[in-house]
Amino acid sequence: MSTDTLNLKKPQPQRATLYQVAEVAKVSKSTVSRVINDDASVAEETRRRVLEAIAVTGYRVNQSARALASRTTGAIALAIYEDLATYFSSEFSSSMVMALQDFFFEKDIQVVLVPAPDQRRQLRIEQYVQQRHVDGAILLGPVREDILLPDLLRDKVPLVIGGRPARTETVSFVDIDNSGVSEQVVAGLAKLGRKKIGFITGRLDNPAATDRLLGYRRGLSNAGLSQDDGLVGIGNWGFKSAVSATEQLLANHPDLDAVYASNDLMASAAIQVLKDSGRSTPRDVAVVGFDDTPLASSLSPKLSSVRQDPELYARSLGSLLLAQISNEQTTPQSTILPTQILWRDSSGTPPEN
Amino acid sequence: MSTDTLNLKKPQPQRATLYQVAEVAKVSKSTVSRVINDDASVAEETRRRVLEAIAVTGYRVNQSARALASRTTGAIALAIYEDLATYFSSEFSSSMVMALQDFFFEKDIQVVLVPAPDQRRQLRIEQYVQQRHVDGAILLGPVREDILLPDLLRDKVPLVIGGRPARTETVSFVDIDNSGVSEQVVAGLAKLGRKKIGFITGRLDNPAATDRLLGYRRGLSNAGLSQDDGLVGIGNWGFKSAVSATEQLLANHPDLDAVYASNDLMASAAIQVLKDSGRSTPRDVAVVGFDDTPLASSLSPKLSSVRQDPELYARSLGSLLLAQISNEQTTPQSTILPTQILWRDSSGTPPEN
DNA sequence: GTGAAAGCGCTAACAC
DNA sequence: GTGTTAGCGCTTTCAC
Repeated sequence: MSTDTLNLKKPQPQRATLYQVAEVAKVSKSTVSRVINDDASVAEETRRRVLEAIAVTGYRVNQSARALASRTTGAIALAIYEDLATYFSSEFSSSMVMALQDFFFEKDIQVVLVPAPDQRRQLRIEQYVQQRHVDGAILLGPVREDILLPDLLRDKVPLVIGGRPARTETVSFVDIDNSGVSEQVVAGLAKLGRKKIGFITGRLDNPAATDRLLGYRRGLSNAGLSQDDGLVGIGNWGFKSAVSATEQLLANHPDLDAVYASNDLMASAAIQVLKDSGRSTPRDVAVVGFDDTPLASSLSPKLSSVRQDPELYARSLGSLLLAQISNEQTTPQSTILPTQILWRDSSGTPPEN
Repeated sequence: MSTDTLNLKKPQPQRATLYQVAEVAKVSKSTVSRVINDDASVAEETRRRVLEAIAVTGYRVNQSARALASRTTGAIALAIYEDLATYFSSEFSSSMVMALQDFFFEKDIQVVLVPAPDQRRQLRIEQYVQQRHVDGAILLGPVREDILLPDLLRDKVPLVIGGRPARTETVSFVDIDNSGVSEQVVAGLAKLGRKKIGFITGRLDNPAATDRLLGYRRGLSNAGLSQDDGLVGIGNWGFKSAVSATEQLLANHPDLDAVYASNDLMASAAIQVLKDSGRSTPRDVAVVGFDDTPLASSLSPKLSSVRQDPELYARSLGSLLLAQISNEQTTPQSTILPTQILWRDSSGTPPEN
């Protein structure tokens, strides 16, 4: 086992330390420390002198020393278990990350992104977090729970997962009710008189994808509608995958009258294929997507979609992490966020509740 | 001035320290330190005992302590001066970041991304770097030099910029010869017999964009071709901007016979507009792009483009940073990388030579 | 309101 | 090969 990370020489140029500031200001180190930490109990005049000394010496806090003494780094990691280009191509994800930064920015906590596109790097992140470069971590994307989590959890590193983990009892997470809302989508379509409702999945290695599928199935059985595997097309979140999936659906069931796709992009592919096959949306086939990306409202017809709120998601993740970092919040907490179905033109007249 | 970042309680649970490992293994702290740092001079038997003790105690290096003692963090920052979704939507950029991670991965250095989409956060990054959370930083995207750089440079923080900075003498950077290659593109088009060569710029707040424009102009004058502002359309790297730019170009010069666009996406927009106006590419108007993204080879006709190598770019940035971190490499160094013009169908027969 | 003293957990000479 | 001894630059009681 090598934890060596230092084939570098001593890099740092000389910099003023707290002690030197103290000398210049003719106070003790403690006082300087109080000033830089905004401790109330410093006389105004003293504070002024210290501030001046800081300016003169060009002093900057040394984070390593502070972290060692205070046991806090003032930074948290956002581990992204996916290729970054892919991850940020999702509207929802990038808004969410943005909101996450805002959340921590206010609290004076630096957010660092650590990409973990493959297994090698996932292990590296594990080290990074365990070695306390950061006070905690938020795990996003298709988290490889088998590799990373056990070790991290054993070490009681503050951790929150975005999305439902496989074993929900061991770790804090934030998720939306994917299956519940999918059930409602199907119920809505049924209420609109649709009988043959197809479904296009996301990548099935992803709990969100399987949960949506589950909800779709429950929705069908609630509505007493026909349920067969020919109505389920396997997609992978991408446009092309949905093109094939829709073609397959149509081949299996030419009388299809609705398609619910696991994201907007795939829904747009479905509309495309339906149109190419001479079917009109929503007249012949209703279509519903997921995520309510800008794409949804720019399509024609406008796409009905399920909206999840990235800001809310971010705040939930952030609060859960902070709770773990500050309190001795030991038991895993989870939050299931509400979603909203936006019925637009692509599904015809909205089902009045 | 507040550098307070700690409104958190002591978060860390108790963890084994070096000292405790030493006790269990019945050796000194130094020996344990040698083992975890892969120092050669440890007897095999001793090493075994220590490793065992590490396993038993569940010991992990405390990065803060190590950093304080060794003056090295084993991490570097990638500061991205742009919205991440935008930044990663560029094929070149995301490959480059990927390559950068690989580069440092091999050297056991953790790369962290710190997004700096706006000025508030740019200042925060400055702190982050100055406080020595990391050993150095690579600045990517449209770096706001006025804000960040002076302070950072004063502190002698190891720093490299990706792209040409405004004042090249003060800081290390890596860039390609944007103007030179643009000159060659125009020379090539001229050799192919094109006389009225239009240009579509990128965002002009970006040195790469202005350099390409410069090269275009030089190319025209080298070839003795007509040069007027009506031949230059202002784009912003985006598809839509290039649509308008091309329309404008066509309005100014209906006899346009070539368009050189500052990236592939804008080149594709140009081809589109030309086609809509009844002009064929390359017969009526030759088109050349920049970056050689996958888009270039997937267009029809295949797009001629300027290729820059993301891996090479990454390695150059990495080496320059490492040199600054390890050596006392004080004088700013810069590297200008070669590029390659790929003549494809969109410009007609390649200019031999 | 301010200072003294004792670490935080590690690395790095330097002995032996 | 291994141990001893000093720190690294801060925060944090605890006195005063």
